[in-house]
Amino acid sequence: MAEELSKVYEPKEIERLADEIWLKGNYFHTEPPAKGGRKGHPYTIVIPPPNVTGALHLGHAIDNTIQDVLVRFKRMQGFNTLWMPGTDHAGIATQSVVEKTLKAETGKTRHDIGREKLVEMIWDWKKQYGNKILEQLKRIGASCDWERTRFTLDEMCAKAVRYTFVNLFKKGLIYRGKRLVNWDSVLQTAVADDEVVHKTVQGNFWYIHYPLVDGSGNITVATTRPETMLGDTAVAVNPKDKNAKKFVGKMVHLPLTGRQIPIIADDYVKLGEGTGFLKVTPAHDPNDYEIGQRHKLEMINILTPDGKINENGGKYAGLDKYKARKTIVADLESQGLVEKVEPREHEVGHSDRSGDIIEPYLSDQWFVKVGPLAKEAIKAVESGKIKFHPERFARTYLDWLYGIRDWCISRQLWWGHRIPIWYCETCGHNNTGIEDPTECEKCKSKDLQQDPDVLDTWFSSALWPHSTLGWPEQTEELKFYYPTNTLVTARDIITLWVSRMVMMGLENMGQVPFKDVFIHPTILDGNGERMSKSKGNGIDPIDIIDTYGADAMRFSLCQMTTESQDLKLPVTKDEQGRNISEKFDIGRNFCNKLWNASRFAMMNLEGIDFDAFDAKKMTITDKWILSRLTTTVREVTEMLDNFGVSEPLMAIYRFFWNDLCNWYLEWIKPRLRDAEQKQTPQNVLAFVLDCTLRLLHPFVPFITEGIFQKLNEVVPQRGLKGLIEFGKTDALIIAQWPKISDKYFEPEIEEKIAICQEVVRGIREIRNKYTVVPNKKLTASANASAKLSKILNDNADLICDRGGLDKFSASPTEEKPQTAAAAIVEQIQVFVHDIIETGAESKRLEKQRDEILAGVKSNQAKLGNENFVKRAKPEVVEQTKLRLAELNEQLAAVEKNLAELK
RNA sequence: GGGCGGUUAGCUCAGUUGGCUAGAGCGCCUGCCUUACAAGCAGGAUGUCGUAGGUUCGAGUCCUAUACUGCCCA
Repeated sequence: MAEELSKVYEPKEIERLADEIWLKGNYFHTEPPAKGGRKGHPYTIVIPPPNVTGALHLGHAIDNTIQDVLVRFKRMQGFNTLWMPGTDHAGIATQSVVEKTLKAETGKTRHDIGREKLVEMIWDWKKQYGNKILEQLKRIGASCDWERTRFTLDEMCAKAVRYTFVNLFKKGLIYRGKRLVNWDSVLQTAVADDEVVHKTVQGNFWYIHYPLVDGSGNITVATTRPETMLGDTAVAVNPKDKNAKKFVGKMVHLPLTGRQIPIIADDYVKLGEGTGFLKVTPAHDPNDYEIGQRHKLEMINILTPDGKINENGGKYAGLDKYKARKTIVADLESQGLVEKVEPREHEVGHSDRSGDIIEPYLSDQWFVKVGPLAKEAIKAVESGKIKFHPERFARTYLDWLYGIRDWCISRQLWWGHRIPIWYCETCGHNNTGIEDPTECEKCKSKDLQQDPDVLDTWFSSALWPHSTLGWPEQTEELKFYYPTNTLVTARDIITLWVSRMVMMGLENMGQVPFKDVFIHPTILDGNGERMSKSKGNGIDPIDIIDTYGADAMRFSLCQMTTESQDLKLPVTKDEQGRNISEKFDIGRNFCNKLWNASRFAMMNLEGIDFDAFDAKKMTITDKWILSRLTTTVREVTEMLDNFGVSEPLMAIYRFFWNDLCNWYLEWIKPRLRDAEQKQTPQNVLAFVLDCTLRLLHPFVPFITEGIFQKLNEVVPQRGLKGLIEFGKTDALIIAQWPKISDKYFEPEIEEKIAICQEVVRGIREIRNKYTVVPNKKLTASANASAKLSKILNDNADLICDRGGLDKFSASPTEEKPQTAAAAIVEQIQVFVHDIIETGAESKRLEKQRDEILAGVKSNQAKLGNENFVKRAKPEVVEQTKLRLAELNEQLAAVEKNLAELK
């Protein structure tokens, strides 16, 4: 059996084996009880659908690893667990990828080939590349129910979108209006506020004279966008501005246009900024738009959809906006109307998609009136129906919803859910319906024209938690798995997606879409910058998996997932020039250790007999490891229930590495070699390893499944007969989550072992200081109280074993032999015989004396402070006194030993 | 401009309601290829807890200000 396990952990082979077992058992798939699925409570997670065009990066890796940890944990706990996978059609992103390819390959634009052809091309593209990301998810071990994989544009989701639109429209919550939108003139579509990134750019501030109509002179406006003057319909001043307010009511000539516009008073103009005169262009600036609304100003649109000056720009018509700026400034200068030009940094909105400057643009768009929806969504979080973890992110969510504006949902794209509105060419009525209308519901005309636009992608992803389960049909899945339990995502998605899912879930289902929102850290590179393709600092998780193994990657990511911090991963290049990071060493090292500990176990479990186990034969070390395991199981379960990721993993790490490998495995080695004794440690070892694998499985599923399978071959029945049994299971993925009664937690045994370990550490320190070769046996003795001496003598074999001793004994009257080195460990003096070297020994002891002295002084200072004794909690004062007494005792021991050296 | 974070060992991070000499992993130093594991074992060194005030018997932890840094929103 043992030789089947290789000496070094080889992830590739184990990953293949585990995959095969999971696939064969179809363990990721689940059905609601009404369709024959497992009874019990549901546990549901819907995947944040990755963009079909995107490549998986470490951000996905951490997001999905955390989801998989939760899903596997709950599955083992016996929940009917569904993890719903899928992808998002990502309107603009996908369409622009295909458009770019089209342009590069044929030089054609979408308008050259037409709507139908383009959409067909995008579907082909999606079929070819859209599954790539799902394949990548499988490699990191995501235990999604792949049979249910959804796509935001598939039939099921489309139906949900249609129902939602029609319902909202009939309720009056969807309307069409002429509004300023963020216009991307490259992609020629409106984009949502959150698709606009603000960047600080270096520009100019032009001071331009507008001559007063009455001939009394000029006023001066300052602007970063001089070309927009063509659309000015007023100049505003602050009503409190002493110098400027006298101009209110006068008219000015708008240069280059021949138009005259009024000077008006509005609070929006800030006092003491610029010239005090603000040019107002309602059709091209959001603030000016507001002013225009207040003063009922004319709105003059001066741009074409592709970013050129339109017919309202007179002789400038046809120039693109950059060319227009140059020409206009030149013309103004030639008329002597430019006072000065100052360089100025200012914020400019750029399209997240095309990178082009966003133009505020007046156009017909569809909006969702979000007020009523937002109100419910706010209530859901404020009432505690939905909880954020960490809690502070609830504020991000609430602040955004409190300040929410109507949501522009139309996009001038061809890839997406087409807006289900048909305009009647005869009477102008807007028709909609679940079925495509064939005639106008008002005038019965058959001359209908569907709106060419599509819906914002977020409109369909907002429905994701219920649309994927079949809504609006009342499917068994919807009834059982909705509301889902946990949503796992990064904090930049809170406003974009989380808030919208809550609004739509409440609207369509009357219930929140999920109960807990888990916000995880964002992965940054070593310089604290976000990873991105364009910066070239991104790490492909597949490269990490190839280098370290999937489990190692998962372990490392989980280990780093703490509450407060983003993850900084210093990036290095491997020989092949790929981006990797040595931060994954910890995971690889851990997997290797787990592998070898298991290998050791298998090599020593020969002849194990479940029925031969006799609880009465358990030694102190058996009981100790069981006690430590009990605590670990309890802690890990609690921490996972409270959305801890790093904490539970590190708790297992410490148990496994420090307790099990460093101490227990070493202590049982002699017993395993003894046929008389071996059954007890064999059964305990097999059981503890089994439990450790169970605890680790959510984090490192492949390697634990692989080892579990071997263990099933070597030791089909594991457990402590008559005490604890979990029954036999074919696969770890569906094995029962361990549960151990608190009666196996034995603090007094843990205390005894801790004392022995301290003594061993003291001995080892001396061995190291005197560079005693490892295999040389020494003799040691100890002076300790009667109570401590008993503990030490009872466990002398354990101390000898780990301390490399042939003999050890303790008593209250033990004297230090002349030739012994002394270690003062708590209230125990340990004497290691026959290795003394006076000089080194004095140095050692003096150093320890200084350390103890520092402690004595600090505690004395506290107790010397009257206020401390008077005001601190009594138990704290008591503790301090106790500590001081202990330290004084240690000090005396050290000094005694020092004195004897002289 | 508003909001939310971060600043603790060379690096990446923990540090519960204020209370033993502030911890972990990696890296570093010393000694070991000891029949599970050198991706390992045993031991060791390393901190003005960003800065300045304040509250308190006591502050990495609470309050105020400030610097630097990241993100979100306008």
